Amino acid sequence: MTRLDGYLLPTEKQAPGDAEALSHKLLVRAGMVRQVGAGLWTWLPAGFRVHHRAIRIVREEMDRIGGQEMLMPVINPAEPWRRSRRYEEVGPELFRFQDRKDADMVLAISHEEIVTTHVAQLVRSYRDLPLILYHFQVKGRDEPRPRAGVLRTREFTMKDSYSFDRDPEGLQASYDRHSGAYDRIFDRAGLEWYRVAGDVGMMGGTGAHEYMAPCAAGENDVALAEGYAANVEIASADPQPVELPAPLAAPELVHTPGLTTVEEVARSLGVAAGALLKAFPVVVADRGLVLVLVRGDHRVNEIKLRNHLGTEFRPAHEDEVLARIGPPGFLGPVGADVPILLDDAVGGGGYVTGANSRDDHLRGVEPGRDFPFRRADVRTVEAGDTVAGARVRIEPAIEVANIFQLALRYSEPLGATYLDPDGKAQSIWMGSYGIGPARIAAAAVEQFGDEHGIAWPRALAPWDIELVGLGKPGTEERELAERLYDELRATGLDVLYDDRDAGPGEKFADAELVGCPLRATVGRRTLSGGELEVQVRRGREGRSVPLAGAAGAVAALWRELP
RNA sequence: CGGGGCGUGGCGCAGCCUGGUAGCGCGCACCGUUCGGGUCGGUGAGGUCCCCGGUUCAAAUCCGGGCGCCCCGACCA
Repeated sequence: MTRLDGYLLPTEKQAPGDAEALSHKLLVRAGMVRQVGAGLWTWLPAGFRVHHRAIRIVREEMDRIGGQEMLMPVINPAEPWRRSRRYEEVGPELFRFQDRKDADMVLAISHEEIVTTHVAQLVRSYRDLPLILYHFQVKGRDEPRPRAGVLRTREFTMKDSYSFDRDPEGLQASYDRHSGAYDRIFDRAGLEWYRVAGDVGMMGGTGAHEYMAPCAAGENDVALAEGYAANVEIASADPQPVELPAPLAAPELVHTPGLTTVEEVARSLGVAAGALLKAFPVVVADRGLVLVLVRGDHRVNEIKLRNHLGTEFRPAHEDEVLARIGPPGFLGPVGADVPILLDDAVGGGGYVTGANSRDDHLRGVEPGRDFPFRRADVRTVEAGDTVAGARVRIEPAIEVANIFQLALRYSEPLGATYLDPDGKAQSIWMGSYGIGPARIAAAAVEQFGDEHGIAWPRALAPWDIELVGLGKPGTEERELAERLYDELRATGLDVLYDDRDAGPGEKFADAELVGCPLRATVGRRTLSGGELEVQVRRGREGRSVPLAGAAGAVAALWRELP
C-alpha cells in the first residue's frame, strides 16, 4: 500500500537517448531503475518491488522442492578458485583484486567453489545426502559488453542453488526437481517461456537446459519446432535434400578464376549452393590442423564443433593452410594432408569443392571415394530446416535461467566426498541452477510492454492495482477515493493510490506507464454514476463495477488476470 | 578486442562545420487558472559546455591526449 504523493517514482516522458531495448526505455521511464555506470544499475523503490516479487516466487518454489536457503559472500579468496582451476580458466570477466594483505581475491561469478568447500567439510555420510542449498546473492561479472539496460549487467542478483547427491541417479532426480520448480516459477511469473536444451560448455558435466523468454531484445537464438526446442548453439536438424549434378567417374578440374565465394562458384557452374562443400580449416588444441566440411548453403556452428572435438580450437591462419592444404578460397578435401570432418548433412553424390590450387575447383567429388573423412554434426540450424519433419523457426530470446548437471566437475578438485554404507569414500554428484530475477522483470517488460508503457503480469507488478483519485484534494470525490483505498486494501490487494495534486491526463499516463494490471478511477463521474471504472492494463480494456461492494468485485477481477 | 556514434542545467536536444554575451522543449519553484487523457498564462531558479593540455586577443566550437557512455560484431561459467 502506497500513496504516490511523496513516493519516489520519477516517471519520464522521454526515454534516455541511448536506450534501444524496450525494457530499457520503459523501466527507466517508469521510474523503476537508474543507471550508475556501464552495466551497473540501481533499482528504485517501485522497481525494487518488482524485483522482490520475482524473488518471492523463486524462493517459494525452491523451498517447495526442499531447498535450504543460506547466504555466501560475494568476496572470495582466490584459493578455492585456484583449486577448481576457474581462477585460471575463466578469463577477464572474473573480477580479480588484492586485499590489504596483498592476498588474491575474486568477486564470485557463481558459488560452486564456496558451497562445495562447505559441503566437503560439513557432509561426511551418505545419510547427509541428497542436499539442495541455495541463496540469493550478488554476482560480479566484468562483461565485455553490458547491454540493453538491465538485461546484461556486470553486477546482478542471482538465485543459485546447488544439489549434492550420492550418485548419477540422485543427480538426475535433483535436476528433475529443479526443472519442475523452474517450470512452475515461470508459469507463475506469467512469462512466455521455453525450456531448451543448452550448451554444457566449459562447465563440463552431462546435461544442461536453459529457460528462454522470447523477446525482441533477446541475445540468444532458439530453434523451435513441433516437439523440439533447443538453443541454436547446440540445435540439430534433419539433413535437407539438395539437388546434385549427375555423378562423375572421377573428380574433374574446372577453372574458376577469382571465384572464391560459394555464391560465385555455384552461379558460374550452374549448381545449387548446397552442391558445394565449404572448407573451414581449424587448428585443434591437441591434434593440429583439421579441415571441417559443410555444405555450401550451411554454416559451421563453432560451439557444436567445439563440443564434438571436446577441446578448444581456432580458425587456422592463412600460412598454415597454404603450407598444408592449399590457397584460401580454393580449399578442398581431395589431396588435403589433414584429417577431414564431414558434416552429417552432406549426403552421397558428386559435390563441387576447392581444388587446392589457385583459381580451380573440382566437381564430381564423392566423399569416401575421393577422400577419407569422419562424420560429425557441426552445422548451424537455420529457419526453414526441419526436425523430425517439423519446420524450424528461430526466435530471439533472453536466458532467464539455466540448470546444469555438474557431475564431479567441482566435487573432485575440491574434495567433496561422503562415506557410503560400506565406509568407502565416494565423490558427491553435483548440479547447479541459476535464475536472474532482474531478467525475469525485464523479460516481462519486453513481452508485454506497449507504446503506453509496461503491462506487468499479475505476479510481478509492483502493486496489484493503481487507484487514481481525480479532482482537487479535499473534494467529495477525493473522500470517496480515500474510502475505496481503504476498502481495496482490506481485500488484501496491494494498492498504489495516486493522491497527487495533478491533472487527470498526467495521472492516467503515469498509471499506464507504471503498468499495474488494474487501474481504478474515482472522479465526479463515479459519484454521480454509482459505478467504479476499472481498466485492465493488458489490452487497456475498460470495465466497471457497481460502487456498492466495488472492492470485492475488483479483487475478484484481479484474480482472473494473467 | 575490431567497427560506428555520442558527451552542452534533472531529462530530451540545438549550437560546433565557418571561434566572439550558452539556447530550445520538458521538468522544477512561486502566483493565478484548470480538474475524466500529460490544461493554460505569468514570474523565476538552475550550466566547471566530460577532463587535461595546446593554438588564439578570444575556445562549447579548432588541434592533441585522456576518461565516460551507447550501438553492431567478437565474447558471454
